[in-house]
Amino acid sequence: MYERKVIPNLNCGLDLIGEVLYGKWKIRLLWFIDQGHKRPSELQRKIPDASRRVLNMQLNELERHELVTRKIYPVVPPKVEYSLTEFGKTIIPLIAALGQWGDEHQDRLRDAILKQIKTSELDDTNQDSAFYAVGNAPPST
Amino acid sequence: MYERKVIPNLNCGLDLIGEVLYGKWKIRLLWFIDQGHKRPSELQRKIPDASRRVLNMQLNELERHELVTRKIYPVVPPKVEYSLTEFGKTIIPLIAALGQWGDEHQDRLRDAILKQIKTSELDDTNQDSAFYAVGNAPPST
DNA sequence: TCAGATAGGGATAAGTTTTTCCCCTATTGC
DNA sequence: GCAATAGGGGAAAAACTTATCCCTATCTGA
Repeated sequence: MYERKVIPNLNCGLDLIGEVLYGKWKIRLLWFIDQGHKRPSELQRKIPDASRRVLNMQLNELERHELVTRKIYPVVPPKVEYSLTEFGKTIIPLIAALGQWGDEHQDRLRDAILKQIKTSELDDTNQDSAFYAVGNAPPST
Repeated sequence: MYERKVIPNLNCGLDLIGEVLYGKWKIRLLWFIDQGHKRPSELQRKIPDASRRVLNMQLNELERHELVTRKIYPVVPPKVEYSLTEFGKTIIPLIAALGQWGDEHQDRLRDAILKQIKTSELDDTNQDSAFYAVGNAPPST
């Protein structure tokens, strides 16, 4: 397994929530589990762009962070169900709010994101580098 | 500059907000800019763990995503000020809510995160792998 | 007998982000 | 002439995340 070489800061609330939500698919996992899609195979069908492997890894992390629990049924073929913990449930309204903000501004966001992806430094028409071109008032340091 | 090889999904609001907030320091940048720390050097002092380079890169992205604007004063030494756009301001309440959630649960979160970092598979006392050990009831597929 | 469903992990490769180091601008002060 | 200041970017390395491939195991159904 990969071992971190840089220990994260855990000073403020933003650091902390950043740690537990960081990961390409975690928010979606929480969301779908909350919607009642509990079994790993269901989640994998819901999030087909993610590899099976990574979903497992991120589910493990969510479990270690106590946002979800994993229940193993001793049957065969195996059956496993994830559920949100009470703690995990408290984060759902935040995710909902994020999703809603994104939905409300989706046209604008999509535009800006696509524009940014495409024009990764193709254009030269802006003269950012005219710092010293005009005046010479002292900076208000 | 690095060029993406995998184009991101932009289907739902969560995808979109994920794109614009993804980046180790972006949320903090937005937060501090909102608090009135506008100049790059101020921001760098506020976020000493980030390299200067990365803050610039992420500020650029925030600008391209229209969450902040950059005002250049043609003086010397250079003076630059970032401000939130009206659009950028609408995301602040969300960030505040995230930070608050993190603060409210900080002890629990810190515990869980540190535990997870330290016990990256050191312990062998759990028997996860007893899938087929017990019964044989059919799975409720 | 062999594919498929179910759940998961190890090893390695590929992709992406962040850090580090060094360079540039132009002026002021020593 | 040299350092400090303020803002910024290129190149390469390091750190980190995600994808790919292949393996475990048992039972069902074709």
